[in-house]
Amino acid sequence: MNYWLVKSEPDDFSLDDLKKKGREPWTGVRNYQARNFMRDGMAPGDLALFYHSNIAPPGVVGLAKVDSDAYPDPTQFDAKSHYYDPTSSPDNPRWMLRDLIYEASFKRFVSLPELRECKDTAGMRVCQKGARLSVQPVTEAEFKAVCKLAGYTA
DNA sequence: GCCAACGTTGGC
DNA sequence: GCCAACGTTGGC
Repeated sequence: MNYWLVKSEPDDFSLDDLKKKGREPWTGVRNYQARNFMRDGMAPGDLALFYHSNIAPPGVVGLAKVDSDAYPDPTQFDAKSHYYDPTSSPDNPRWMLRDLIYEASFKRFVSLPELRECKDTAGMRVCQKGARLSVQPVTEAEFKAVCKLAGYTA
């Protein structure tokens, strides 16, 4: 079992949106490192911290669970999509994704400044200045520390 | 293979 | 809305 952090802009797709839909193919990742983590690193049942970016303050709002194998991101073949990639082909798809399902909403929001302050979470990639990776691994210890800050127990 | 230019992300 | 940091592209 591995642990992850996934970023989303809440104006675009929030944890509440995931809660409403229940399941969401994690489309639109167009960064190779993030893709590799999602395609090669994730496994069904893994848990991910759900992080809201591009708001003030950003932070972790809850949990999602990985619930599929990796498969091609359909938006890469859709000419009308914002995520359309004309250089990718169905024979050899460049962008792979997995489905995420809703797991939990934290009662207490854990902001980025809090993550930076807490010694158990300060080493997370998301705490580094200029961190842009939208899918990133976190250690079990970091995952548990964030849950603790959120007052969350499974 | 280098690196400047560009577009994007994301904190503030 | 600003701008620093980052990843990618493309000329050479």
